[in-house]
Amino acid sequence: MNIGEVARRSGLPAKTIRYYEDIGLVRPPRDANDYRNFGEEELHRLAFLGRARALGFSIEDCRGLMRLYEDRDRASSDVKRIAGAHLARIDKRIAELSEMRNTLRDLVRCCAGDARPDCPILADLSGAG
Amino acid sequence: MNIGEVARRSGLPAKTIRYYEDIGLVRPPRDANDYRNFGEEELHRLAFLGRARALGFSIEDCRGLMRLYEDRDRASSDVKRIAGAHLARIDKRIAELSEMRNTLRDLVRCCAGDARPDCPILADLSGAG
DNA sequence: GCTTGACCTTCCATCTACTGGAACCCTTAT
DNA sequence: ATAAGGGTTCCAGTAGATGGAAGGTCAAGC
Repeated sequence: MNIGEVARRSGLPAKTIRYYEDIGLVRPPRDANDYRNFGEEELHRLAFLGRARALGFSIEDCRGLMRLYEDRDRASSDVKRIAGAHLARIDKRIAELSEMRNTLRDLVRCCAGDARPDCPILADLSGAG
Repeated sequence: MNIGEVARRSGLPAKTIRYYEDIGLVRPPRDANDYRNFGEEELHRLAFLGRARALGFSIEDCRGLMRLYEDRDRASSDVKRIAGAHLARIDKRIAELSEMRNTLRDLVRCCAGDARPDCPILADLSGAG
């Protein structure tokens, strides 16, 4: 299977697949013409990576998850630890963004948005209050 | 005022202040010894930038907001447009993260987290279901 | 006058996770 | 023969800093 077909079937751009090979997440063999030749197993790994990335896992997390996935002697606690830490980071990030949103929403709501220069948004940023 | 004091008073790391000068957000004059010499106005600009960044505005947004801040003939609609677009991006990002969180939370909740290899998190990532 | 330590300077590398593009090779159809 | 549509490598760039090396400056203390 050439990279184009793998890209179609995995949903990942060919560029990204090459990048994943570059950083050692997949190791497709090569044909005589230097083309990458993916099997079903590599395709499956890439799909796994795509889903993990879609859940926001970092590349290093993905590497760890993949290693665990392929380790028949894994402990589910190791998987859960990675996912739990990621969940905590997401919660933290959502909290940060929510606070930004609340502040911003109030400021935007108070701004007349007309041709006059007076603006509570700029007033807030300039340190008033 | 040297960069150290400005860093303390603005809350921004000296490195960041140098970076902001590098990309043209501030232009402190120099003393004979090449040290940056910040006045109250530069300090104020940096504090403005710090608050805008804390609200998640991009550097380019900050540049625009700063320009508007210093333009006495600005229209508040221009400010509101930048802030509104940013607010929409934040809302979108929160929605994305919330969806990740919901999925992850369910998966983590279902994972035994013990010494056994069976794991719904890996099962999901591998495409089961 | 000399050293010590806390400043300051520039410049280069690194981080995340790709993405774009140039220059070039391979295959197949016409 | 050539053109289209694959594939290849390699280099640069994105955002927003941050770390560190190598070296200049300044004030205090001996």
